Amino acid sequence: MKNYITEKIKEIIGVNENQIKIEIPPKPEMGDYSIQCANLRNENYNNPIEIANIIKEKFNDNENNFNDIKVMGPYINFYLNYDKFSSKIIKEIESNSNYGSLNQGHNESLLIEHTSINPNAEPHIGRCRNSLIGDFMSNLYEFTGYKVERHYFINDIGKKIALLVIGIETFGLKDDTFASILDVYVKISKLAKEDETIEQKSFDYLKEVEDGNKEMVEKFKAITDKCVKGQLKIFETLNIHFDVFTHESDYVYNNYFEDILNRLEKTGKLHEDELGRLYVDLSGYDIPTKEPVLVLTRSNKTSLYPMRDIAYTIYKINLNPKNNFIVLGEDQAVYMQQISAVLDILGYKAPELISYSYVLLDGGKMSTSGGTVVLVTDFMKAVRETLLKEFESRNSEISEENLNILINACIKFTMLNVSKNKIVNFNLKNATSFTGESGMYILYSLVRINSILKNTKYELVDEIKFNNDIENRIVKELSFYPEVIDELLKSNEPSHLTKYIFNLAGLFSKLYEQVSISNEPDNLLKSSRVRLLNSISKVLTSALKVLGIETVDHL
RNA sequence: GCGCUCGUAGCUCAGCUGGAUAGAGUGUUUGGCUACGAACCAAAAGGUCAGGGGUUCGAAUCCCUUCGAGCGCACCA
Repeated sequence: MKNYITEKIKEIIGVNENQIKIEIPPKPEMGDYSIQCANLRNENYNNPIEIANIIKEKFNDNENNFNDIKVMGPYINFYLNYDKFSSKIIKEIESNSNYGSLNQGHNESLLIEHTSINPNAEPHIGRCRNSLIGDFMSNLYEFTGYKVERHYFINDIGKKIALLVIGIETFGLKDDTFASILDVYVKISKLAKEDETIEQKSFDYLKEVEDGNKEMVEKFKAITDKCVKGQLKIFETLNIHFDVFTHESDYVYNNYFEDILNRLEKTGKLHEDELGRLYVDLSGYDIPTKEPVLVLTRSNKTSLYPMRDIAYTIYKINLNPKNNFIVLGEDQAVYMQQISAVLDILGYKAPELISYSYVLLDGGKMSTSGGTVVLVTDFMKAVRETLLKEFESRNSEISEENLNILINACIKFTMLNVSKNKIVNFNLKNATSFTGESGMYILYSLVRINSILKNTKYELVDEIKFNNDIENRIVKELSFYPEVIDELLKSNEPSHLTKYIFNLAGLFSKLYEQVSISNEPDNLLKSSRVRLLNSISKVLTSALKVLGIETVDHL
């Protein structure tokens, strides 16, 4: 419809295409599409009101798409012919099993890395934001025709893992559970603060790993894998999965580092400082650090994280040089600039960074050491309790399977409903609430829709006819879906989708109050409304899937 | 100190490539179930869009500045 309007106005006024900005008016009585004509001024036409009148006069609606075209001050407003439009949109949704996707990906492959939590840490709601955004993006790109590969990087040779190995040697390990491992880590970190020799020992262990001591490497890998297993179990409950796992330790062999260092050496940018550390000179790149350098090794020439990360990132770029994403917290933004600069020196284009802001807890900072974190498992437990209490007060029951779906819906909707670069002010009471703008509201709407569809007897007719304004508003909202999805590919902003979903579900609730469906005597209206509900259900389900939220048939 | 991000209703947030009277949810007050599922809907009240200045026919949106918050700035990852 926008193309239709654009083409005609181009002819009438003689402006170029990007000057024509078609908006959706703020009020229904202002029509369905509008243009502020001050934006159409050119050498021939200067008065917006005059332009609006000329358009109204000369607009040849040969396809009969509009019922009316009105001039309101400097605005020209178009009023859709809904008899035609509704039929077109609903039939499009019914016939297109992938409605919303314009196959933007053309079956190209896409690589995304997200989550990659340190093995010594249990996922908390801050880290969880990374996973939810990453999973949302993965689903989004899959939906729009990309072949998506979800990558997870396992940091198995850092100082923290070294500490963990020492911890287990010192205190032993009660059992293989994630909790026991974390317990050991907490104890050894505490001890390391009092006893300096422990840190030195951790460096020695790392040196052994990088020198290829097989026994030591196995120790590191074994404990790391146990941790990662515990973490993945938690992500499984969130229905988040990965395709490819890569160990950091894979890069200390096969001369990966030597090769990279040699190549950097040749560019003249690699230097050694007075302590024996190797660093890259990044002067010339606009990076807001005190010194324009990135240190790659310790004095004993063992690798620092950037070194290993560069090796890993090059591996990822070789797998997919074109569509390559990484999701990281805002605290990593400058670091990522440094990595990108080094990659640029080596002739690579860095992955596209998707960055997000922190999660604060009731206005305070979350910190692992301070003990003021909300773990994902505890969050899920709290939501579960709230839901169960609610079911109990209604004397109704819920299956374990459906309960898990509801828990995920609440959590994901809450977390994805805030813009990426805005801080999430996390409050357990708000986050576990499921009235209003929540995942529960959406799933409940779907359940009501399904219930009506199941209980309505009607005879399907090809024609579609509505007699209520809310029905037109819904059709229009449904028609936006492909545009909303397309915009997401540019913004990667999950909150845009949650708002769309909530809005559409809200329109259904209003429809529900205003019209009757299963008791509608006019079969044409009834058939049309059933098809409208079907379309809503289809779009809601599709959009929820992109957010990583499953649906339930009944509650 | 420097850099990036943010500041919109009591609370949680949309709106930001400039456009019509700044919108939701929640909370408060009120109304609606013998009713296609009330976990819902309707209505009221609630705003110097952090403060100040500028650009523009037009600014929550762009620019400058002050204040406040978060993050980052060399052997952690």
